Amino acid sequence: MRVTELANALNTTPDTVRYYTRIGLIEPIRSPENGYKAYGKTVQQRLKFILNARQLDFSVEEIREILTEADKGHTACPLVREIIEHRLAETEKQFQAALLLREKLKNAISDWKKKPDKAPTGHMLCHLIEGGTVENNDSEGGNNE
Amino acid sequence: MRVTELANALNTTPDTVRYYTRIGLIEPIRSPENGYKAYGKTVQQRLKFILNARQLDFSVEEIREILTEADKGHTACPLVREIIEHRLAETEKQFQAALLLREKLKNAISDWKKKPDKAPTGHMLCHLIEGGTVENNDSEGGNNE
DNA sequence: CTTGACCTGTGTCTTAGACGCAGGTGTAAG
DNA sequence: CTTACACCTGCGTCTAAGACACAGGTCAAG
Repeated sequence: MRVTELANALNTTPDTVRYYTRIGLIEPIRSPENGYKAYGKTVQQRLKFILNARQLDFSVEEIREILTEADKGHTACPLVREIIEHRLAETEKQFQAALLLREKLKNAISDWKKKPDKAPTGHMLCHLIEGGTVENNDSEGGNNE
Repeated sequence: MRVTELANALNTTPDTVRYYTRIGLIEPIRSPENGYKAYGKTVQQRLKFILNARQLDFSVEEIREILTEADKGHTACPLVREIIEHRLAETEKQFQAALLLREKLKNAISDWKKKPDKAPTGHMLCHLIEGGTVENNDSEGGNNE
C-alpha cells in the first residue's frame, strides 16, 4: 500500500501517515521501482493502534514509548495503564478549565448588556474586558517610563 | 519600566512581555543609555487589557484585531462581541470533547480490569486499545504490500 | 508522445510563549 | 579602580501534531 491508500483505509490523512513515518513510528519499505514508500499489513495494524491511542488523547511520544516496549517483546500494559490514569487526570483538569472559562465568558456577556457600545478612550480601551475579569495584582505604585 | 519590571507589575513573565513586543502588540521606547526596552504607563494599560483578553482565551491574533481597531479610534466592541460569542461556542465544543474523552477513558479502564496483562502478539499489540475504541472504517479488503 | 489528474517526498508554517545563551549592568567587597 | 557575582537583556531556537505548499514523478487516456 502507498501513503494515500493506507490513509484512506484507516480513515486518516496522508499527511498523518507521512508524519508518523517521518518520526519513525511506522516504517515503510521502499518500493524499488519508483522509490515510493510501501506499507505492509503489519504496519496497518500498527497504525490502527496508534490512531486509537490518539483518540484517547495519548501523546505521540507516549505512544512511541508503548510501541518501543511492545517491540522489545515486553507487555506494555502496565505502561498504558499508567498513561491512561494520567490522561484521565489531565482531562479532568481541561474539563474544569473549560467549565471555568465558560463561566467567565458568560459573565462577560451579561456584564456587557448593561453597557452601551462606547468608543475607547485613552486609558479605557474596552470597558467590557477592562472591568475586572481576573485579578492580576496590579501593584498601583505608579512610576512612569 | 523595563521588561521584568513590567512583567512583575502585571503578574506575568518577562518572556510574555518580550513576545508581545516582538510581534508588535506593545511598543517600547528604547532607552538611549543602554539600549534596553522601556515601557510607559500607557503600555501597561494596554498589556493589562491583553492579559485579560487572554484569560478569556482570545487568541493573540484576535486581540491584535481588537487593538488595531481601537487604535484607529473606532469602537472595538462589536468586534469583541463577535469574538466572544465565537469563543463561547468553541469552549462548548472543547467542553463536550473533554466530556466524551473522559467517557472513553473510563470505558477503557473498566474494559481493562476484565483482562489480564498479556504480552503483545504479532497482530494484537495491546488488546486494551486494540478493542474497538473508535470506529475507523477499516475497509477489510485486505490486499498486501 | 502528450496531456492532465493525481500522487510523492521534502521543507516550511502554525500557537503562545519557554528556554538557552553570550554578553551587558549594577552593586558590593576588596 | 578592579574584581566578583547576581541579575538582566536581546535574540535565536524549540515545542505538538500535523497542515500546507511545491517541484517533480507516475499513470491511464487519447
